[in-house]
Amino acid sequence: METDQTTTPGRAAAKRRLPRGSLSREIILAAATTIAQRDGLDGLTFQALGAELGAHPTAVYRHFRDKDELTLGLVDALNAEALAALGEPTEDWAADLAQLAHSIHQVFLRHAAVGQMIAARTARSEHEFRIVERFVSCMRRAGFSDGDAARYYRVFADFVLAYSALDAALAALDPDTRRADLRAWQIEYQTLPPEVYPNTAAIAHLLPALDDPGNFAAAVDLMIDAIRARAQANSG
Amino acid sequence: METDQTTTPGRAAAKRRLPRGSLSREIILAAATTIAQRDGLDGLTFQALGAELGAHPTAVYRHFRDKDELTLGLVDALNAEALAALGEPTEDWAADLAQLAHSIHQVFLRHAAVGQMIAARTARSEHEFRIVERFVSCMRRAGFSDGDAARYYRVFADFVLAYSALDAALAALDPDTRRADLRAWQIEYQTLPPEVYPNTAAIAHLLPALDDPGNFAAAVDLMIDAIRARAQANSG
DNA sequence: ACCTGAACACCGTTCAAGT
DNA sequence: ACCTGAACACCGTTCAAGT
Repeated sequence: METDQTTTPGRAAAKRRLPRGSLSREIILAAATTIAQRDGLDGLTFQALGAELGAHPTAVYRHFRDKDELTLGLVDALNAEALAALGEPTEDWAADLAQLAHSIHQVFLRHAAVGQMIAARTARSEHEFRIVERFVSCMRRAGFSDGDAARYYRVFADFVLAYSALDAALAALDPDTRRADLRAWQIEYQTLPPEVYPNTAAIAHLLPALDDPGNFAAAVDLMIDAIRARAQANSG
Repeated sequence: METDQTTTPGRAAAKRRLPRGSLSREIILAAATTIAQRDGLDGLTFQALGAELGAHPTAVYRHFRDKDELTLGLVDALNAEALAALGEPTEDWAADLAQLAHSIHQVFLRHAAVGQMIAARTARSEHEFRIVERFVSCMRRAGFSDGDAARYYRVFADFVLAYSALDAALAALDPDTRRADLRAWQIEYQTLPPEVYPNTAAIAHLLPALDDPGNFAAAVDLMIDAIRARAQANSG
């Protein structure tokens, strides 16, 4: 993490010139990840990046064409981490599917600020292809025709991505706002007038929290159950 | 749409003073929707809003505390439109669930720029409550316990929201970039080396397009099938 | 009370200048 | 070739001034 800034550790941000090759895409992406994690997506500016790197803000432009390209790099890094977190495939395609889903979901929550914006930016990176290959492998092992495997891969993968991005967006709120938000939300549901909202009022005290990790788990179970049922119907 | 600017129709943007009560939350939200639809979310600035309204950019601050509050207003308006688009409930809870899902999805696609950011901003508006009531009603009619109804409501509703936001994000790209993006994406998948990606390569020619409306429809069918199976297991 | 004018801090981006 | 300095257009927001 630390570069060799052994000079005057006290007055850290003293004006100095960076050695020639001290910046690279990898180093910049690592700094960007740190900032996004710490200050959220809004905190990720060229100024902050410069400060974090001990470089001039515009030095980044030598390595990324613009902010959008930097963003794509962050998304790709997230894909890489998700891929690295995957376990080995087993002989149980359904269990593998669940494991894929939960690995991706966890990485999204770990890098919530980046995760929340992946919806818009499908990355087309090497790492994404490898993850797709794993999904498709599960669907073919389930016994689907190629056409069905293609369709169910897309549906399941996009479902995992979309739901993970949603959870990431909530997790990316700073702790105080998030706590206040969840609290206000819960109170409003508890006090809904039963005459107007009979069904909601009846079950309001049983509503799982928005950030209950059981929600995603339940959604994955439902999806896999339905896919398994289709696979059995096909082979039967 | 047009206000009564009957003076000098040729030199439209001439400097003039707005009458006292010409601005309101409704009028501003309508203008904001128009701009977001036409120029995307990036185009929605206070300057653009001022131009669209024929008012000073900062006049909006009299009606909305800041841009975030304006955003929440847009999300609420989207909820209102989704609610208005809902058909009447029938005696078939599963069909009602599907109808809810597709109504919401369609409104998200129609207002793609707003829809793509709903993930982060759960609105807690009157209109949202009414939509929730419809979802919960379906789950209770399915015969679930209150606890199960609460869980499945949350999972299904969040799934619909998340997937709709994902589709909206794609739809919100300007047509040229979107076309180029989809094309590049398809080509890359068609030319994946089969030695490295055997499963993906085998089904690549059958992959449904990212913006194929059949994807969401298939996802909804899977979800409802699984929920119906659970309901039957409970009652049997 | 509602809208305008002027000003401020900040941000992404460009481009010429340093080494 | 890589980093710095200065500058530009634009954006959200504040606040005093008009009517």
